[in-house]
Amino acid sequence: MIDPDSIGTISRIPRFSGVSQQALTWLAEQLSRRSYAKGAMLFLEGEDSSHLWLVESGAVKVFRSLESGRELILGIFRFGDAIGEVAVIDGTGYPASASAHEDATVWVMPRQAYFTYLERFEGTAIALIRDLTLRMRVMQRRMEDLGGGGVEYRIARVLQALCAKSPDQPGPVYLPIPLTRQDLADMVGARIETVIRIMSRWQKDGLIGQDDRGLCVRDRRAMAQLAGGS
Amino acid sequence: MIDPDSIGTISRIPRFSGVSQQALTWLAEQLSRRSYAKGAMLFLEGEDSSHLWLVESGAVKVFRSLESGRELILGIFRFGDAIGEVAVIDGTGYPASASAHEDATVWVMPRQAYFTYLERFEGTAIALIRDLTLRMRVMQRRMEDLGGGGVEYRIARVLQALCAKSPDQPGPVYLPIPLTRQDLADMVGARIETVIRIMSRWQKDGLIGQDDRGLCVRDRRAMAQLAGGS
DNA sequence: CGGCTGGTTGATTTTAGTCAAGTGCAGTGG
DNA sequence: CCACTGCACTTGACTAAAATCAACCAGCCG
Repeated sequence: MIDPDSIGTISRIPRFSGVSQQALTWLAEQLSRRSYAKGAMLFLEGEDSSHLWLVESGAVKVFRSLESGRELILGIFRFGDAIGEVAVIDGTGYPASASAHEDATVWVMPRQAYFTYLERFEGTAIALIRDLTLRMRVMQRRMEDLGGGGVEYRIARVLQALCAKSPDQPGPVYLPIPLTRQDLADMVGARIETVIRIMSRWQKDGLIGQDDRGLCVRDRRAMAQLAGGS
Repeated sequence: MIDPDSIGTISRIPRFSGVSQQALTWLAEQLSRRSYAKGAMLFLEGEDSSHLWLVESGAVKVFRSLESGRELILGIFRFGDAIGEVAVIDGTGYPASASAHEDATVWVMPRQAYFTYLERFEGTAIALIRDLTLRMRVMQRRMEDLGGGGVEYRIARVLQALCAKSPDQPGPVYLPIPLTRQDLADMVGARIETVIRIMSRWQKDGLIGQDDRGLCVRDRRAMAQLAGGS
């Protein structure tokens, strides 16, 4: 039943990096691994929040279909990120849907096992609180982006945020996630044509670039300018 | 030093309603009460997050001045709401500023006392987790509002949310908080003139009304229509 | 009486959405 | 191999929405 390598893999998930060997062994029995092909749904909004999801590889998109007809991407999650935590904790259904943005493998943890985990092992509740507060900061930032100004400003902020993890190196910074124009549009609450027009201009001006390695920001200073002072 | 009535007042704050008499007594020693006149600042973004704030009466506006020049209201908090929790927990400075939206009295709790409180008394960490998840849901909703569509849709959503607590009664529903047009504009990320034009039209169409008791929604069905299906 | 705040209106410009058409490419099945 | 499909991307013309700029009004308060 238990993949003999499970413990090793699980211990590499940041969320569980600090826990005891005993907790890891217990976790390995509770978690199961699943793989999803690009585009496959992990869960739908409103569905009963039966599981906590932890991304091991690939990328998972969490989004919400709005009454206005649009789709708003709430976040794209990668290695180590937890999904569905809020829903699992408060027991109401998932507040959004999730699908595999690229081929992805995830660990799933049943709701009850998660509660047991929080109760039984020391320090896990604190880790959860820290994680939640961190995510609230991220959400606040995104609220600011969405409410902040024009579409140009909002796209610049998103690209800025995606590049933020990379060290301040010279040369182009490639985005860690493949994003289509439609994805960007869904992230900033705009139409695809608007996004294309803005990005075409940026490309012409040498601000960004695109090749087989993906999308990149060529002029971080100018991008920061757009995201900051307009 | 301790207001003899403190314990009684504190026990009425929902956040502390379930705690033991012992914890209440301890809290009464840690908390101090402050009053702020309308417009006065409680704290500034970036300031060291030294205290947790609990609103007892009045209203406190939490907002952020964006690089784009706008001011985005992140929330307006009333009786029982906690402010600054995220900042206190993760120890980085306040991520936003707060001022008294109306004359307000608040309880302040030093950072260290808050940690002691979480450690010493049973169940408080769980209560915190529940509160955080609840607030993440609220934030997600606001993100959807901001990214969702036009200004009309966004204003409708805000009014809708403010009326949501009131029971589904016939007749006008007055907003629980006095809001100027500018406040609304800062909540939805729009200009004051745009807000005025939309609301003037609504007023003409009998959707909303305004009198000495404040702003009210007269036709909740139509408002829900705007917030839902456009 | 000023000065201040909040609300309001109109004219104009800018921005973004909408509609329609079309390109380039990768994969698929005949 | 080639037609065919689907997908991401692109462009142009046009319309609608919102921002901007500039006044102006009413009430309130010292």
